[in-house]
Amino acid sequence: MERRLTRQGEARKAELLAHAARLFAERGYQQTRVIDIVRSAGVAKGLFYWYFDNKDALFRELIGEMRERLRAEQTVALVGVGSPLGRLFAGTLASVRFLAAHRELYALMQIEGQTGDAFTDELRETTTAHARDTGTLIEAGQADGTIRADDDPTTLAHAVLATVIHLVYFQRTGRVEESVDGLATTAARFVTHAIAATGQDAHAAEREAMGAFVAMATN
Amino acid sequence: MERRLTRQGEARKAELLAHAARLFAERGYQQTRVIDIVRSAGVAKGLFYWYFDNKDALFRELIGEMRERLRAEQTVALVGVGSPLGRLFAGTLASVRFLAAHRELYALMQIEGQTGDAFTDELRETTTAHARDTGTLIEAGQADGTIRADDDPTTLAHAVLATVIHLVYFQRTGRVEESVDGLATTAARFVTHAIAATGQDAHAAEREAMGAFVAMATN
DNA sequence: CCCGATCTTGACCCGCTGGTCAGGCGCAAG
DNA sequence: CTTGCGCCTGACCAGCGGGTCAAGATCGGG
Repeated sequence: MERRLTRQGEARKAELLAHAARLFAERGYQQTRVIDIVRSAGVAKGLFYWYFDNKDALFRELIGEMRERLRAEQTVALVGVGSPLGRLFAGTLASVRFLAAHRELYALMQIEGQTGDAFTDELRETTTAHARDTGTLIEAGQADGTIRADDDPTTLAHAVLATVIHLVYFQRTGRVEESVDGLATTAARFVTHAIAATGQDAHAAEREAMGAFVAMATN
Repeated sequence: MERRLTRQGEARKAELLAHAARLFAERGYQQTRVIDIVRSAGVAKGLFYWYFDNKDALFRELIGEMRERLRAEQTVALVGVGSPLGRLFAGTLASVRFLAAHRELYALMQIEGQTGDAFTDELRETTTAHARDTGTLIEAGQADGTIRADDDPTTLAHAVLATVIHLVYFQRTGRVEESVDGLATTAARFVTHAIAATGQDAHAAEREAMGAFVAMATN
């Protein structure tokens, strides 16, 4: 592709991406027609193909955008938190908040696995990386005795991810009424207690993470 | 519809349902063409419409079948387990085993929410009922002090469901390698520790549920 | 053996949707 | 003023896929 775009062009392209993200979130990728996107943006159909090779290409751009944003957010959330369990608590808090705040983008991830399409792997990469990070965190916690060592760290890591992802999904689809902050706290407590060696360890992690969060907010 | 079917007819219909379930599980509902189903069964396209009004009707039949099987399995799993936390452990064990054993049917549930279609509500009903049951179980546990009372029972119930559902999804898509039994145990421990008031309560629940399971198996 | 009900076939129809294209408009540089 | 490039339009095309149908094949009971 590689097309030279003026400022107006960039704006129009971003506009199309935004409308597409919203529609995909509302009714899914397959159910959203190109004509829906352009009508929503108030332009003619042909213009879509001025900015994107095809429907798939636009989808890939959205995935990339999402991945970047998520990564950026994650790294910020962990400053000032040292212990594995504390980092897990803080990371979960941040993940829930992020996913809830960017439902349009998040809904795209949910599609993964449904389609046997080419970009399934591309979509899963975000989740895979997240699982890997959480796994090493859990191993560290098992080493220093703050995390139960009677279960496989990789499986536990996926259990943590599963809780976060699907719980936000429940909230997005209106099954859980709670506020985002409440949901984030409950989720963080849930996963921390789930893998902590003792209740005391879990509570200590919560105090540490909350302290760092307040410190950062007031900073 | 209501068509009189001979034994041969019943068999052919079941055959089509089975092929459809497998294909839906592999590539999703939207991605599966009627022609794929009939080709997979080795019959002509027109025959599909002898047994089903249309593609949607077949889908609804599959949902109903799944719901019945799941309900039956669930009720069996809880005999001989008294305490709320123990019932939660046993129920989680049974759910993971069931979902893993019936991946074809389970994959259909995953579609819920993606489609803005008519049967979204129909699909969600299974999950909703499950969440309600788990919620009352958690309330009972909070009342007798074996479950943490610092979080909303409804939200906790959804967190439990989220873990189970998405963890099996991870296994189905090859992200978790563990055996079904190992996965079930890990999942049950995970959710029990997540909501138990103390580690001791969680361990007691595991012993109770495992004891009942062994008793039933040797029975 | 005959007849009707059940079952089976594959060519056909038609609407939908991703993608194309020939052309038009406007603006900025020369 | 004109030339060219970026931007924009909407009619059109082609293939796909759900659903139909008229014509058999098969089979069991009378």
